[in-house]
Amino acid sequence: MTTRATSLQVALRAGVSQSAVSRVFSGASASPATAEKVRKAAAELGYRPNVLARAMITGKSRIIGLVVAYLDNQFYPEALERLSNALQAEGYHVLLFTIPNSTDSIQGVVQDLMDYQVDGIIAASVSISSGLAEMCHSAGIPVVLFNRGQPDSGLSSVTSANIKGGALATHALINAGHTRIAHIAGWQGSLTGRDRKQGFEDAMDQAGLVPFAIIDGMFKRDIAAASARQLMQGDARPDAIFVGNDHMAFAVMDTVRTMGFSAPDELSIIGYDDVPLAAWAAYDLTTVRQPVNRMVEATVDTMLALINGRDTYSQTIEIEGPLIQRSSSKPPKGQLQ
Amino acid sequence: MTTRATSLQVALRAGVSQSAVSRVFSGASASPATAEKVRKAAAELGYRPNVLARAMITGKSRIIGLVVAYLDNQFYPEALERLSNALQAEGYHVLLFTIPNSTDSIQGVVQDLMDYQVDGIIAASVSISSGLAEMCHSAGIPVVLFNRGQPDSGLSSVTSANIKGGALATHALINAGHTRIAHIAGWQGSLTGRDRKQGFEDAMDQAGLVPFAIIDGMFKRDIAAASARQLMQGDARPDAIFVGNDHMAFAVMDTVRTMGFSAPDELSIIGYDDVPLAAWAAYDLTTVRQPVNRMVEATVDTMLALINGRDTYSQTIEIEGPLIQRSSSKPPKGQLQ
DNA sequence: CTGAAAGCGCTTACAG
DNA sequence: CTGAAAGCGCTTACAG
Repeated sequence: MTTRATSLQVALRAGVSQSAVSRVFSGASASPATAEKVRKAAAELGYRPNVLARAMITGKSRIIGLVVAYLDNQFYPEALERLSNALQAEGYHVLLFTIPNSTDSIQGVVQDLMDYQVDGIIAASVSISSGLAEMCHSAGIPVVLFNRGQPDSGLSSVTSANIKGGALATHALINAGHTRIAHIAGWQGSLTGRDRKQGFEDAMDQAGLVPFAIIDGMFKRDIAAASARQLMQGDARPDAIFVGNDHMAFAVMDTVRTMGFSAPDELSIIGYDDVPLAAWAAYDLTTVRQPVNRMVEATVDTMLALINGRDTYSQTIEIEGPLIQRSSSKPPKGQLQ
Repeated sequence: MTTRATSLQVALRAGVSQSAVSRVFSGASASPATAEKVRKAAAELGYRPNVLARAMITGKSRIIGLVVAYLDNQFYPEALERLSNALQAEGYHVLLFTIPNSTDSIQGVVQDLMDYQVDGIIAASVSISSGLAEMCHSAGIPVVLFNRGQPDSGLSSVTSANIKGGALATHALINAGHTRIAHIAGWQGSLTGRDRKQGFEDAMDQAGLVPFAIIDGMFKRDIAAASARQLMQGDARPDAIFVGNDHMAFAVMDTVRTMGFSAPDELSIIGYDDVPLAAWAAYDLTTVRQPVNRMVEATVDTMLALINGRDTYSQTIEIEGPLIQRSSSKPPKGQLQ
């Protein structure tokens, strides 16, 4: 077990000062001749700067804390992968924290993150208490919320245009001729869940329709399944359900099929997210696309701007996505299928 | 933006030396009186030790590098979440690296990891070249391979008992009365893929059967789908397919259903992994379970033993999992369904 | 451009 | 048990 070479060893071998070695590796000015000698010696010794030492001095760890819940929802692994790749491309690294799909426990996580001197925190579908937000703010650690806004928190956020998206899905159902439309909503404790429901209600209102039912599905499979069962078991049934995200919509489809109903003949179903699974033949789910790549880009851009002090105020970015019409819901009337 | 308090500031306020503060927070001996004064001052100042500074001195960053590919395969998000939780519970943190689903590029990742002085590396289904393995070894950084063995690499690994598992699936197909059994294999460049195929061949052999066909599905959806299409389009068709993992099996089911075949009547399908999706009604896939929780436990245990110098030699751990009989394949003959 | 020196925030022998 | 001091591996003014 050989121990890592240090800048001093490189300096000795290159016949220059330790400062010179540091300058070459930190991108400061150095003459071509010095740089050459240093690089040669470094290569021979397999030298690489100790990132931790550098971080301690500069105060920049180049680590971004990524807090994520809901990893069983296919939307997040994809987002995580893209976020991680985008950050790596910018020379940042990701310290990952997974938290039980709940609301608390984020407190300790943020403490840990701060202990590691992270340059920023990205929280995916996780709420930050105002106390924590204040803590991060006063510590100068920028926070960007991904896929979950928090009004009045002073935190930047990147989401899809959830109200519009909810309306988009609902209009599609209305245009297909449905009138008894139910909504199994996303968790009403989250703005994302509330906004999509808002879009649903607006669209129904505008069409002069009354919601068949609105149930909080909590973004959970089992609750969504139970809700679907409840909706479909009586005599008075909805003829369409807009579900707050794809993850729950799959559970709804599984449930109603098991009950003997077929989509879209007896029931149209529309989800939200357009995760890869939505396109698979087993579901072929009509859904509102969340443009993950653009959301990730916006998140990383916002984070970098915050870190580099280009933006000082918080940004609330909403990105629109299209409805993807598939076979789980009837197509708009008058349109050939 | 207030700057973090340092141990010196705490010392001043507590009326003790900076060393005393350090001792209290690093768990070294200190008198109750001193400890009390220090804790009080620290609390007032919101002091927390700078982990980076500590890491630099102790040489222990308490960071584990986690390298992962294939995040679109539902097995990995789940493993990632459990791994991350288990490591967090042990006081370690996870630096995440996602790599394009390929074989190279891992080189640079390991370099980055070493720059951050990680205490260990867990690589999930990623191959480490012998050169890299040597590098990690000589740097004293333990490596544990998750869900992918590498014979003769000197690296520890935790996998399921893939040969047995492959045989288990194949026996189930044979016992159900199938004779024209094909195998869409996992990537033959990986030991996991080869072992499962080995189990398939052994079981066929033992039953005096000849494989209908063996195709390398590369662990990829599109290749698995194309393979299934090819297998099913002629007149001579298999009556059962053992697929190298669930992720590919879903693609196979989607494909054959789209072609008009129904499982298990016209074709039995068995996968490998038992990801959550396998239990969903849309697939209800018979599969060999990989006990993720036990694999994660073994991985973390192995890693900790390596870090703490308890184990010096590499371990190759294989964990057996049961066959989970569902409706995508016919049940064993003579057994009531 | 370059070297000597101070210092980042800690841990850890070393004396007392 | 406790303080003064050295040192971890770097970066960064400061002179030259």
